Amino acid sequence: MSSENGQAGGGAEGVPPEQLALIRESVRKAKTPRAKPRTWRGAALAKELPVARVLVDKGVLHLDRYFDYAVPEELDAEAQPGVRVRVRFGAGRHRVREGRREGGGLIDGFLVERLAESDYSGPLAALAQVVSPEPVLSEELLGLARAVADRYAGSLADVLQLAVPPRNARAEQRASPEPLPPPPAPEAGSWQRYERGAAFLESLASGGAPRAVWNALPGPQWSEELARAVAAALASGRGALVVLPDGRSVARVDAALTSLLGEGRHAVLTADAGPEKRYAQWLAVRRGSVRAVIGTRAAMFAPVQDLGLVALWDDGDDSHSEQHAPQPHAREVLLLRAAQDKCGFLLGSWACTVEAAQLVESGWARPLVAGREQVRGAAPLVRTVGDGDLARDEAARAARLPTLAWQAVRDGLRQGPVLVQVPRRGYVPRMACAVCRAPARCRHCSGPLETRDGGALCCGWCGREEGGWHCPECGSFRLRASVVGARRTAEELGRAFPAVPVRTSGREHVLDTVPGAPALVVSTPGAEPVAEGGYAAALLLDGWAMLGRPDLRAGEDALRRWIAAASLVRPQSAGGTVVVVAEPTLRPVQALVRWDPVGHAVRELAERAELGFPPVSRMAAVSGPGEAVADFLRTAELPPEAEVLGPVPLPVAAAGRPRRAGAPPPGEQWERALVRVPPGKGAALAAALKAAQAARMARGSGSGSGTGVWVRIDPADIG
DNA sequence: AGCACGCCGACT
DNA sequence: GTCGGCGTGCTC
Repeated sequence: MSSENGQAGGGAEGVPPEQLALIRESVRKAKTPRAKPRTWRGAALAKELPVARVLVDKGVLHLDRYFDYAVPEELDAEAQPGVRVRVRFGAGRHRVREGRREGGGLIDGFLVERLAESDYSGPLAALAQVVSPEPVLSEELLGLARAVADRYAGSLADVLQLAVPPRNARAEQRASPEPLPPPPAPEAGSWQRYERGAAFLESLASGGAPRAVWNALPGPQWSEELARAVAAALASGRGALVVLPDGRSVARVDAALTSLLGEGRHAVLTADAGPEKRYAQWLAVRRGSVRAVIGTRAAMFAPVQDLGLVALWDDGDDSHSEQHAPQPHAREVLLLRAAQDKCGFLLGSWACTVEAAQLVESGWARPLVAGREQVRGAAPLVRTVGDGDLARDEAARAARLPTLAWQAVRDGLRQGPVLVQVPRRGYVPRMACAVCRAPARCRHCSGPLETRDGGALCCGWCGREEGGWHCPECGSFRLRASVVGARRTAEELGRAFPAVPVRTSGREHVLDTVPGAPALVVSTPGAEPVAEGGYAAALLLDGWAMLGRPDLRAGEDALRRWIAAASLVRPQSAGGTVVVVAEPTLRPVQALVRWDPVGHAVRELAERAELGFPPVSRMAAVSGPGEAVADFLRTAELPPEAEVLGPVPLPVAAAGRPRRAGAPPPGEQWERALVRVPPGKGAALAAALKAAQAARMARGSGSGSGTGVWVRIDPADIG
């Protein structure tokens, strides 16, 4: 053993190891600028780079930094950057047993870097174990995770939990297949329908990094178009990654890729494969055996080597929001990836989010759109029935459905399947006066009134039951809930066309496809089956419910769901007709009629900019017990531009309902403040919130102790 | 979160 | 003198 590596280093010759801890204070005072790696007696250290910088795998914010450990000689070869390690961690008793210092428990971590010296002046503990020599955490993945953690005021360890799947020894032992040579560049195919479609593919195929927001034409070609974009990136010798909102869309792109490139060129990363298979797939990607990845949101971190393209389909779908801390959105993660890896970026949807419009407006991405004549050729005819029409239409009131809608369904059923889009079950709309449409509110707390399963009218905030409601505006005693009406309407439609089969698709039972024969297909938004040859008609019944939501995204969301359903309908030239039951003067309804989701998003963006709403400004939500929120806001050193809105009381959750992350426990009164910063100050806001949170945690106001707060960047359902 | 260190009052 | 209270701060 060399004295340099032994406990005798640093001028503490002859001091028994137990006493080193005692003199640590004086060592620190002496401010040894760069301590030689010292460890406790006995351990011979690696000759080269004897220090391992380790990220300790604890999602706690105040531990969100690296810790240095000594590398014992026997672990030297395996202790490479990126491997999983186990280390002793914690301010436990510094017992010395069998010549080794022990303290705290063994916890997992990642080896981030090997160094010649540590800048930590205390004695280093040794790595306890290298879990496996597989370098799972590449520099790129670490950089991405760091960027995501910073963006979302979260800890690196939390993000890595999302990015690196749990180890499976059997999968690790299996050899991954040999990589295939790049395929030839694909034909442009239906990309030719877009003004810059072919150019986009050519740029990818020749090694470029084009960035586009793609407004997809209605119809089924989108999955093949995505496959061609992947093929183009592969043709350049680089990799590609596509993130999709659900298993059905993954299956479609999977099929498109297989038919375009054959088997073996792409991996499918979804949650439903078992842990061993999933990890094996992930390893094959990391090892470079497979260069293209498709999958749902967990795939956004897939360790594709030498990325040429990241693509996302339908970013407005809320399943792109990760449910686990710090709840990153796939679009934002892929944006960070594209910036970091300098690769191509493709954000595609039939609809258009405000965020997508912003990417174009800022000049970061270019629009990839079809000309108006292409849109007219691909979209169905859209007609509206508003409340006014409904009131004037005597027959409609009796039949509970406007004449126009009946006609569309009847005519459609002569040509093929007809889609009826109804609101999700369990989705509770706001109740309103049936006469004057004034929202029905709780007389105690002004919360929204809802009907429970039993049919009783209750307040959604305070839970009080409302026995004798009458409208404070017009005195009417009649309430309206269009959701109930829509379901009943769908049932009545079925009875009205007894010769036609009725098929339903919803949360519990999602149909993938339906045949091209006449049928009524009743579906909730997002569960619409694809009809062979397209639907002859669609009836969109939940407009009132969707637009009535008190959410910033209500309009955008309603339009997106309508567009998604209407995109499954045949073009107008083939007789495709869509009837939407919603007020025709409303902006999203007009955008649907004109088939102009991009225009809608651009107008929304302008409005958000004017009002200081996200995504133009960045927002964060701070929620928790009122005292904790107030204390957090008092102590946080927010950037000077930050504006604090609230705090306001959050609705009290009724018992028995599933509790979302960041929501108060049932019966507890929480408050929520929103913090807003102007464009460009998002990073500063996140950093300030993270620092404040870390300081509070270190002081013992952890989330478990009841005084903790939840911090969420880009909160959903605001205002 | 744990857990040791440290600086104050009652004890053999 | 010294045992032990919990308030503070660290974990390589």
